[in-house]
Amino acid sequence: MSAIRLLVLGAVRQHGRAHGYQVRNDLEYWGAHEWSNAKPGSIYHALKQMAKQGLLLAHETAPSTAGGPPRTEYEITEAGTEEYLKLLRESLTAYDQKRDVLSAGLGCMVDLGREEVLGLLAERVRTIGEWRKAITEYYMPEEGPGQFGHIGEIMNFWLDSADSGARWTQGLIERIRGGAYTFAGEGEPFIGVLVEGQENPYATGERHPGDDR
Amino acid sequence: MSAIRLLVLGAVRQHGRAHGYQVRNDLEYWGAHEWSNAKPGSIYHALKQMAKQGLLLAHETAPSTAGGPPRTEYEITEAGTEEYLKLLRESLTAYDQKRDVLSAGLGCMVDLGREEVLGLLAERVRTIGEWRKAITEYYMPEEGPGQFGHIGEIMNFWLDSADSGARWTQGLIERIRGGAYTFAGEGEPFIGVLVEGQENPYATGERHPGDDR
DNA sequence: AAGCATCTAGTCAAGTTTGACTAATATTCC
DNA sequence: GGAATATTAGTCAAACTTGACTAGATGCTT
Repeated sequence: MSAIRLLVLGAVRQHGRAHGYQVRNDLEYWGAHEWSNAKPGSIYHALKQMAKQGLLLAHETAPSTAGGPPRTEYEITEAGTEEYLKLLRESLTAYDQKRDVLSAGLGCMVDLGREEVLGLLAERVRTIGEWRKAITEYYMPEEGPGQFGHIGEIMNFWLDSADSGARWTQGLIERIRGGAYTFAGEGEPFIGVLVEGQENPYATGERHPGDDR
Repeated sequence: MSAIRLLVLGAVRQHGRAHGYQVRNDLEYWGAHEWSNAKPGSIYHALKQMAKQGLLLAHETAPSTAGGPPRTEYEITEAGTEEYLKLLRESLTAYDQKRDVLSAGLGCMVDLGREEVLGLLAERVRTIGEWRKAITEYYMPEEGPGQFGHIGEIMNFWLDSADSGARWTQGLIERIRGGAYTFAGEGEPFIGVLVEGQENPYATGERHPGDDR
């Protein structure tokens, strides 16, 4: 799974109706250009593709007041909402170690209920544990790990990553169980997108170390 | 940078001359189908593309003795070797957190000298530290991290990943400094590819948890 | 007031990745 | 000995990603 669809669906959904540039700005606000492949081309492509697939509804609109080409506004459909929730649940549970997907899931998790998120994260920890067990058994035959030479460091690295990932998830579970954040059905939600006219505190022109992907 | 070019160049280089299927098998031997996008399509594509760019030399050969279509053998060129070493050095130093790239670098690191690898890994740790500092300063303005709500967990997650990555790298540095593994110029190298006729202990048809990417 | 940059909104070609498919020989199993 | 399966070697279309580019309106500056 790639993170872009989840991100785009999440952004459109929070707005109710949004055009590409708005989505692009939201993702920048979330820092997604730093930890995912949320570049303009990918975003517009995802919007068009998902519109073609019936997950979004496209409305052509008049050229905006502020220059630039005419824009297309998108609304999420029922099928899109279903897909969104499916991707979101997957992103929080998946044992496979794609950081951009988990990050996207974290950004959207409050669209689910607190208890459900706790369940999904617990499932994540469990699945990572299983993966770990399978890998160590499979790649640690009787000869011992030494037979791999330096190649063994690759496995070593992945196991270490899995362990840190599980530890971190456990920490998040405790923060959420302790009452952090506002989830679906718990009243006034946190505003995670830029409302009309609000300027993006992170959209600067300055480069800083860490901007390279 | 994607890991596939580094992996393919590394495999061809170790063989001296190799056809696509051989490369494919090496990468499976390294487990690359589990932690990178080393699928047949990507491998053959990379071979063709790099041949087009002069990094590899393609030789058409007669159909193999063992069925299947005629195969193309590849040799690495001087430009290819340069590119390989450049990619390899980058993969070990890059602060950006792409695990498949680092994994590929680990698999190939012994093509460099021990001291150089130690230097590159130290540089990696340093760069991660800088990235961390820049990010915390940039995304932690006077209002404190609370203003981000749950979105802050994304940053939290990336910082945690960076820290674990740095710690692990430090561990690897110590193992290497302690004499582990055989690097370039240290005598008989570890054989990291499958020699003709050797069967691949990891090429099974069985699925096991962890095989999904 | 001319010139330069920036913001708005998006397109496009080239390159990459994916997953399914082809097609021949070899081996295994009943 | 015939059918099913595996192995060898690779192709291909569709989808996705990337980075550069377009083009009008506005703002900033010297």
